[in-house]
Amino acid sequence: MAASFDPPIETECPTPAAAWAGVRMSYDRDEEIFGEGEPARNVYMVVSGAVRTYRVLADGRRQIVEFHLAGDVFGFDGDPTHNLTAEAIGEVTLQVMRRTAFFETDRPDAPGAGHAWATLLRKLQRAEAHVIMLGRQSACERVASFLLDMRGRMIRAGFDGDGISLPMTRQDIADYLGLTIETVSRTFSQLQVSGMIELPSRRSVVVRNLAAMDRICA
Amino acid sequence: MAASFDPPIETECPTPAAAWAGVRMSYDRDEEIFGEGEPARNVYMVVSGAVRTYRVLADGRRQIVEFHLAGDVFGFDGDPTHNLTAEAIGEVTLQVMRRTAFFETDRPDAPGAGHAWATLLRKLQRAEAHVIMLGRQSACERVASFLLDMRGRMIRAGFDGDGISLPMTRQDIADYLGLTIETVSRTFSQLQVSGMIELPSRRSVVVRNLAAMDRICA
DNA sequence: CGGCCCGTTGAAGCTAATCAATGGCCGTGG
DNA sequence: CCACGGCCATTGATTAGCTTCAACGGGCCG
Repeated sequence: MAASFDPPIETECPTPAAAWAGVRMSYDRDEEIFGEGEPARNVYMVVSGAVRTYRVLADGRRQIVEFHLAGDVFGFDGDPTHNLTAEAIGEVTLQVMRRTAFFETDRPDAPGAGHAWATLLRKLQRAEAHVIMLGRQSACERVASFLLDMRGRMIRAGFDGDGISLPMTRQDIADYLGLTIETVSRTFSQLQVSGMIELPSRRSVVVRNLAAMDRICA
Repeated sequence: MAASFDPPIETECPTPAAAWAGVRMSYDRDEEIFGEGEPARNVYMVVSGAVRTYRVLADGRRQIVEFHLAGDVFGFDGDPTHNLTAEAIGEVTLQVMRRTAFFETDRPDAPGAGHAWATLLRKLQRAEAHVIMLGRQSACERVASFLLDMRGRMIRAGFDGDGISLPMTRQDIADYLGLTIETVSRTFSQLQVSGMIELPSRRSVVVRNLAAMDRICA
């Protein structure tokens, strides 16, 4: 039964935070973590909760560049100042450290050497996948890809099953996928009607037909 | 006079290639440099010419992720295998080196320390800018942004003036901007009619009204 | 219980895609 | 040197998909 699914939005980071120096900080819903134009000295690791990084164009259009979930590292945009704004989605706890210190973790003699490189390369690959999605995929393909991506990230974080909990609003999803909130909503409905997903609540999705969803993603 | 503009497509790399180990290699027009799924052991620096990296979806849709011009480094997509295909646009000369060796250039004691980090961070920022463009900008805004980006890269490479030489076809531009070739062509025409650019030949563009172009980019 | 925010649904409009035909440049070969 | 063929680009007409505008619903919190 889908209803038995309990949203694990607040989860501890799977990466050992002990390996991180720096300070732990908490943010409230919609609180700004850093803003466009501010000096970019720190990097941040999500301990619990979720973060969005985005840019707003002059006329108000917003593009969310990435959602950062428990274990993710962010704050690399821009040098010497941030190109993006980062905001808490709901309550968030972060581990904050100097960028220089983060780069240091990559010295050959440092514990976890190569970790920083791998992190950056993964971010680059995610950004490239985002480009491909926004450049060439339809609304339906984008939504399906998004859901399967969220599912994969949840599973990698230790939650298995097809229940996906979405910390963000429909508007956030729309601004991530380059669509309007109405199109996202309609697409969710279509996927539900066609039996591929269930929508037990606003913030949760259950994948009913993974193979079909996979096929959509093209 | 616009006609006096000579296309400097073939240019020597501004970064001292001597700092690079590795082999020099040449490729013909449309020749594959690496393909999706191949082991990703090397990184490449463009000495002369231009390269496109792209992915093709199952049904043939192509998204170009990046154009690499003289001085640019590429080949970071995917680990352990490439997620993208890289192809020569026209005749290309590349300097090829092991990824591991490239990362080594970043050891504190190595000459040019910090160079590799800076390279990756710049690539990430470009990818994020691409995301914003594809997610939220109109066809006209995309084309204008593209032209000004190409202009900026040419200027940084040592060519000043408003004459831009485009090594790639309209189809390549379309696949980079997430548009069709017809839309790109129409938008070029509109910009020309409105007096913002001139199109002296297929592969060159002259910016006539930089301020107006800037304003379009939003 | 009431208000507010978020999400859903419907109808009309617009942008870019698709389908189709023509134009022009360039390389090749007579 | 000119003629031909092929490829790339442009332009026009129509269509499709997403956005915009508008109204309603439903859950949650005070």
